[in-house]
This record gives sequence, C-alpha cells and structure tokens, in this order.
Amino acid sequence: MATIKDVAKEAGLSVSTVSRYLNDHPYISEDKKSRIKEAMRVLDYTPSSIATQLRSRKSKTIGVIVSRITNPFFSYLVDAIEKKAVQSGYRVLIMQTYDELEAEKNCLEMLKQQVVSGLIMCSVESDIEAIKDYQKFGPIVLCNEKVSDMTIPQVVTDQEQATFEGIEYLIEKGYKKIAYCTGGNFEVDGHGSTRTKGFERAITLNKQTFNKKWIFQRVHTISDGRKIVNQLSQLPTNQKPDAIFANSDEVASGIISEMLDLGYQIPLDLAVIGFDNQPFTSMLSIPLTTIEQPVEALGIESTNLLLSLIDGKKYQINDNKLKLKLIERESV
Amino acid sequence: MATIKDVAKEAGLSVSTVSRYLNDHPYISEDKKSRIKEAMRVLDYTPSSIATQLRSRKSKTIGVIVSRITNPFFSYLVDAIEKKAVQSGYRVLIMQTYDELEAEKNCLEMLKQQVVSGLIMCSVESDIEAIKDYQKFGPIVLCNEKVSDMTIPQVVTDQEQATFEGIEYLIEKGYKKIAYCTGGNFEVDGHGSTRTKGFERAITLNKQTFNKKWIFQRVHTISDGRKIVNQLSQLPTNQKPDAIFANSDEVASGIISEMLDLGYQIPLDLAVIGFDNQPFTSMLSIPLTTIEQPVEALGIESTNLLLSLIDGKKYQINDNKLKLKLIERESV
DNA sequence: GTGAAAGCGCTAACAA
DNA sequence: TTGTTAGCGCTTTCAC
Repeated sequence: MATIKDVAKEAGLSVSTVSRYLNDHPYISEDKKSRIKEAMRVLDYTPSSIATQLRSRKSKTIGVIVSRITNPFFSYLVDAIEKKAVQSGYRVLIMQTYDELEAEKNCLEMLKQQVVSGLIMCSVESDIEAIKDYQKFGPIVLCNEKVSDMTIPQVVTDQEQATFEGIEYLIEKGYKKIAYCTGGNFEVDGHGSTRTKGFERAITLNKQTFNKKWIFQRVHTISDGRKIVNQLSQLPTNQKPDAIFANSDEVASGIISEMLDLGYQIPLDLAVIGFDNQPFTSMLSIPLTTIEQPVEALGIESTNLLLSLIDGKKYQINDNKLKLKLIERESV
Repeated sequence: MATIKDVAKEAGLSVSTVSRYLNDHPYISEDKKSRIKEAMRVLDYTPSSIATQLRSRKSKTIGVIVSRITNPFFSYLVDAIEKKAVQSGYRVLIMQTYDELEAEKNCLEMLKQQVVSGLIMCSVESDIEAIKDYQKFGPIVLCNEKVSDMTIPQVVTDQEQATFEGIEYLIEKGYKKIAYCTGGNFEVDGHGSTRTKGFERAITLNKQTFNKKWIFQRVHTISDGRKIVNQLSQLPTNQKPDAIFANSDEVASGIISEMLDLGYQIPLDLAVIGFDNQPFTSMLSIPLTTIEQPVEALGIESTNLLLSLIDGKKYQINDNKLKLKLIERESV
C-alpha cells in the first residue's frame, strides 16, 4: 500500500503539501495540485483512515447499541441512523446487547477505547450513573429511552401518554380486566418504566381492577408472546384478563397466534394491542391494533443530535414528527 | 485520557514492559505485573484501539454489506454475524447499499482504507472483476451470493435447485401459468441469476408456458409486491398467471395483501410462494408457503470463513446446515 | 527480564 | 505557497 510519503516522492513534493491537498487547505498552487492528483492516481493511493484517526483524534465512526437487530423496530432505527450517518461521512458500528448488562458495558468501552466518537443507545440496561461515567469519553445520546437526568441528551416520544391513551382506549371499548407486558421489570425504574407509569395512571384514574398475575415482565419475542398465553390459560376462568397491552408487535403477534392455535377468538376472548406498527402487522390474520412509533424520525433526530454534539455544536431537536399514534385495526 | 506512557511512569517502568504486559508476553516478573495492574487501575487506563491498530496493522473490525437492514433476512444474517464476530473479539461495521453500485464501491473502499480487516458481502452489485480488485486489500467473503469464479470465497446454498423444486411444486399442484419475481435483472447475470436458472430449468423441463409479462425484476419490498398485483390486473383475463414465485417473503406478502384488498382469493385466484420463511409468515392471514433459508448457518459460516482468512488460516465450510427447505402452508 | 529507541501514516505548528 | 519537524499511542527489534 502506498503511503503519503510515496505520493510526496512521486510528485516531488513534501508530505505536508500532500497532506494539505488531502485536507482541502487553501494556498496550494494549481500546478502542485495536479501533480499530487496524478501521483495519487499512479500509485492508487488512499489515505490510511487509521493513521488519520490517530493523528486527528477523531474516528468518524459512531456506535449504535440495540438489544436485538432482528427486532424490526431496531432494524428500522438502524436503517435511519445509518443513512443519515453516511450522508455526513460517518460509519456505523452496530452492537447488540441482548439485554445483557455485561454486553452493554463492552459497548460503552468502545467509546473509551476511542473506537467510536459517539454512541447512540437505543436500549439501555446500565443505570444512569454508569452511563454518565462514560460521557467524558465522548457524547452519548439516548434514543427512545427516557431518563429523568437531563444532562444526558435524549430523543424521545411521549410513551407515558401514548400508553395511557392506549389503555384508556381499551377501557372505552368496554374491557375491564387489562393485562400488561413490559420488556423491563414492572416495579423497577429503567427499561419500559415510562410506559408502565402511563399504564398505572390509566388504571388508577379509571378505577380498574389490577391483578399482579396480569403483569408480564422481560418479554420481547414472538415466542415470549406465546408463553404469556400459556401462563394465562393456567388462570381460573374468572381471573382471566379480557384485554392485554403488549410492549411490542412481536409479543402481540405471538399472543394472538397462540390464542388462535388454541381455538380462541380475537378480540372476543382477548383483545390485544401492540406497540410499534411494524410493516407486517396490517397483514396478520387478525390485523393488529397498535401504537405506531415514529421510528425514522427517532433515528434521524438522534443522529443529528449526536453528530452536532461530536462537532461541539448545539442542536435543537425537531419534535414535530416525534409523535406516537394509535392505529385502530381488528385485534381490539 | 491516560496513555501507556502514564502507566509506565506511574508503575516506575518502561513503556515496553507495559506493552508486553498488555500483550500477554512471557518473561515479566509477577512483581511488575501487579505494579502495572495497579497503575492501570489508578489511572483508569484503556489502550487506544486506534494506536494499536496503526502499529499492529490490523483493525479487529469486519464490514458487512447488505442492501437493506430492514429486510428481515438481512437483519437475521447480521444478527448471526455480529454474535459470532463479537465472540472472536471483532466488531461489526454495517453498510447498506440499497442496491446502488456507487454505495457498494464506497463500502469496498473501507477495506482499502484499512477501516475493516475483512468484508462479508451479503449482497453484490459490482461485477466479479471489481471485487477481485479489492481482494489485495483484505479478505472478502460472499454470503448467499454465488459467482462462478472460485477464487472468491463464498458461502452459499443451492438456490438453483431450491427454486427448481419450488417451481416444480407449483406445477405438481396443477398450476400452469407461473409468474416469477427477481431482485436483479432477468436476462443479466448477477443478483438473483442462480434462482432464475432454476426457474428456467423447471419451466423448460416441464414444457410450461413462458410469458415475458409474468417476469418482474428489481422487486424487493412489500410495496413492490403490491405494485406487481397492479400490473397483473392490467393483463387480459386469459393472460393472467395462476401462480407466482416471489423472491422474498416481503414481496410475497405484498402480493397477497394487495390481492386480498382487491377482493381476490388466495390461492384460488393466484398461488403465491415466497422465499426466506421470515418469522411472521406463519401468522399472516394466508399463511405463506415459502422456501426457508438457513440464515443463521449462513451468517456463522461466513464469519468463521472470513475470520480464518484474516488469520491466514484454512477453513472448511460446514455444508450440513446450509440447506434450503420448502415450507408448505396455505398460499399455494 | 527489562529498557531505549525506531517508526506505523498522518497532521499541524513553525519556519522559510 | 511550501518544507521541516515533532509527535498522536502503541509495538517491536535490539541491546543489556
């Protein structure tokens, strides 16, 4: 591989002139410019990104932390982030945690090791203080994860309110025994707790029955959804919920699918409301009623915010498109 | 940020000794080891990955090229690749091309710039010679993309045969006018051409009608599937196909969904066979008959192969799990 | 066992 | 406008 030194020699110039050319510095004569260009062509030269990074102390790579890329919500998020980042000359390192704290710590280390110059966390397992510890190594933006500490930049929607409205929608439709699923832990702050607050507010405000057996924690996949139905079917008939709020369309479709397999009817035996509005949900055998997340806007705003932070600039998040929306279909 | 120099000073040793410790060299006294460990702890030291890379000339990052991460086939592939890579101490840079040659070229440049030490191409737009040009900068593995040139390492399934069997399955079921979708160009070699060969072989062998109007090229998404139905409905009744082979489950579900919206029945008015067996396909209103791809095995084998190549070792691909499989459901 | 020193490929003062 | 030079943080001879 040719180096900047080879190019300088070939062009009969110094490395600094070549470096200036590479970095679009002013004050280079047209004559030298063309000699450098020619030398680069002859030697098939490309600057070593690694060397540039070491010297200039910036990596032009951002890291994106997701729990599972196979969750369509995350793949659409990564899609939006990647497009925006590439537009701005950045690359995207993708890191999956599978909800494991240890894995997330390793991702945060990437910031310390200067592998990435910034981080977008689309899922978070660590507590706030742990994340704050890493902020000194580079900007960290939380995407779709709300924390009360406003010193951590975050791009969020009002999931508390949307969940509240989703639960009220069930209540208005006449359902009285509402089950609830979360990806995190019900009592503990952290993953999913914003939505849980909305759920509790709606239940309390409307004086609905609350039953601990109707709460499902740490559920994520289609298969988790199926398991919920199996647990539900153990319950005595008078203790069965008549509706369930699922924390993702994957969980919701697992629930519906298992219910149908067991010969039940949806929404007659159980109304199901999902979260995300993933592309396939309108085509399911029971088209899914769900809460749409503005996934593209979330990705774009997070990336804009992070890149501004990397450049030490201010960025005003555009809230207009960060709205959740209830999509009424046939599962409720 | 503390550097190796700071650690050396803190421990009262030379940088070379610290470097040796970092690289698990033999011949360091236990005494010094603990002094170094302590100094690292005190200074909260982490080696700069960039500097290590520059000096040791290896990047510990692999690049993965996909056309669109939102296609579940690719997100599951990336999932498998990422897990395997992380296990081996590598990171994954994700790059989307959206089937654009220009974007793919930029990805290949990452290899030349030494940003990545190897590349897995899960989609390819460039011609073989262009890819071969980049092999001198690092190993490139094709994943699920077959080319005749065996000097390019590739991990593939027998898509020609699976497509052949898929078409024969339609014929056995009594369908006589079979339409065909491909992500690439029908006549041209390249993306999708292996499957096309299987299609042509089955049609010819069984003396089936072939109609150019039943061929759909460069289709990828659900919305592309819907458009196909719109084109189909322009055809005079006696020229309409009675079955269609879709190149992905996304295209297949778009076709089915649009047909149903238009009041047609599946498979009565049109039998549809998909490709991939994505998780949601069994839960669609018309459960999809499709060809399952061994996506996890493809990801794992590609990664094993690439990492071996990076280390200059041989790797024998394990073909056992690289089998395609027809999943019979209700859309045929 | 340990240290001194050269240098990976590049950028950016500082001089000229 | 251009060149000289000192590093960025690390690894790796080579000497002791």
